Amino acid sequence: MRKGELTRAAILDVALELSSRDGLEGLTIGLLADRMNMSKSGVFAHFGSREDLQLEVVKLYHHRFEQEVFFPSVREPRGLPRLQSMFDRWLGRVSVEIASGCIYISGAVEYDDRPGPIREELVKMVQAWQGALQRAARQAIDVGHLRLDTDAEQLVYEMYGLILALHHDARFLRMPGAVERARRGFERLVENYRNPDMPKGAPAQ
Amino acid sequence: MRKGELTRAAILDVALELSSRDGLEGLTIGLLADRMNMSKSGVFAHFGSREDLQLEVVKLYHHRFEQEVFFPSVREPRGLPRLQSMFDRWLGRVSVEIASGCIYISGAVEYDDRPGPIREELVKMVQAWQGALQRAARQAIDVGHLRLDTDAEQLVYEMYGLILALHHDARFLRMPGAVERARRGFERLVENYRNPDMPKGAPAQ
DNA sequence: TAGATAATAGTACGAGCGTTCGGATTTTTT
DNA sequence: AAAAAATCCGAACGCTCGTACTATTATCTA
Repeated sequence: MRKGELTRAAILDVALELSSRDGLEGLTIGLLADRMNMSKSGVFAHFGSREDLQLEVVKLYHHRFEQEVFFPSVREPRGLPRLQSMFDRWLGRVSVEIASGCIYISGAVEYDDRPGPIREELVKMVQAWQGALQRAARQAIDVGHLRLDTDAEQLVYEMYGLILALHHDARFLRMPGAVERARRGFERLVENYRNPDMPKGAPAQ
Repeated sequence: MRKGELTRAAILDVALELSSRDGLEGLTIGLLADRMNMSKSGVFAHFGSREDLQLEVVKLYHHRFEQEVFFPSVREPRGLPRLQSMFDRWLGRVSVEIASGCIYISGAVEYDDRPGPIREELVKMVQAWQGALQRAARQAIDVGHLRLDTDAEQLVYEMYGLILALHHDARFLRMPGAVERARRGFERLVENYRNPDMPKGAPAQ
């Protein structure tokens, strides 16, 4: 009961790679078996069904996203620094995913009208991430980095738009300089909502 | 040579509807034939291949987009009014497409890594739309509605992000109030780039 | 090391896909 | 109304998909 879990993890790793490129619906057991130098049934045996496999891929992606983006950011001090760290790391990850594809974004399009457990899982995870962003934004308001009348949900909405536009322009249109556009958009966003009379303490970073 | 073109148009109409919901790759001739109460081969005979059918769907969508969004806007006076009209009509269309799906957006994800004529056609059309937006933005700068140091491409980038976020939050997450978020985001955008000392003439509505 | 158990391969099935082809049927033309 | 042409259907092909079942091999346990 040891080697099985090992190959299972290896399969999931390749499955995540394939799903990133071709989408979760484009993930096929046959292709996965080829990449693994295994038989279809050999791959299949590790998961009860294709849907289970896809679910595991989604969960694996979420786990890595947390590890790379969320957890390091919550170690930053509350307020603007943390919010900026979240955006920076998020942007850093997506700019890498320009080459490989982002499952949150492609999944949102693939499953926007396809009910089932995969959609539910994806929605849950995206909502969790948006919730984390909103919490960070509200803290930035509470500690006085952002203006008191700042609409946290609106702020997160526009942050999400900047990332989606990055994915669109860079990955689909293959436009250079999209990363810089997203960064400048966020700067302007922060400048807009920034508290003009910052209270005690250092001026956010 | 008349009835053929009629049913062909009817098929394309349903094909566009199906592609909006399930994506261009989700469009299947069998399902299309069912909806048409026709045989598969009967439907197929109107197009040389499935790819041709998909291409025609893309072109039809583009045509309607031009008709509903672009052409009415260019009748507005140059500058901010025209740019605002473009965004308003665009937003109006997408808020309708929350129920049906938008081929530009889903196509961008489906074909971001799938080469071929369909991708090329999609890219061409999205670039045309972004180009039109940029021209309108530059005119708004030239006539003095927007600040001289405004980056037109950056402005269009952020406009696109607002629409993408709308599609994401409303269609995927089924969030209410996303339309209003997009509208407010655009208002903030305009307020940001607006020329503080507007020249001669009315203050751009 | 022997036995039990887990892991993989092989084969086959049924369904759905795009596509082909020949014939029936309808529409248009003469 | 007859001839020509366009339109559509039905059946079949080859392919790929997910999945089930059986057998073989590798791995772990006692």
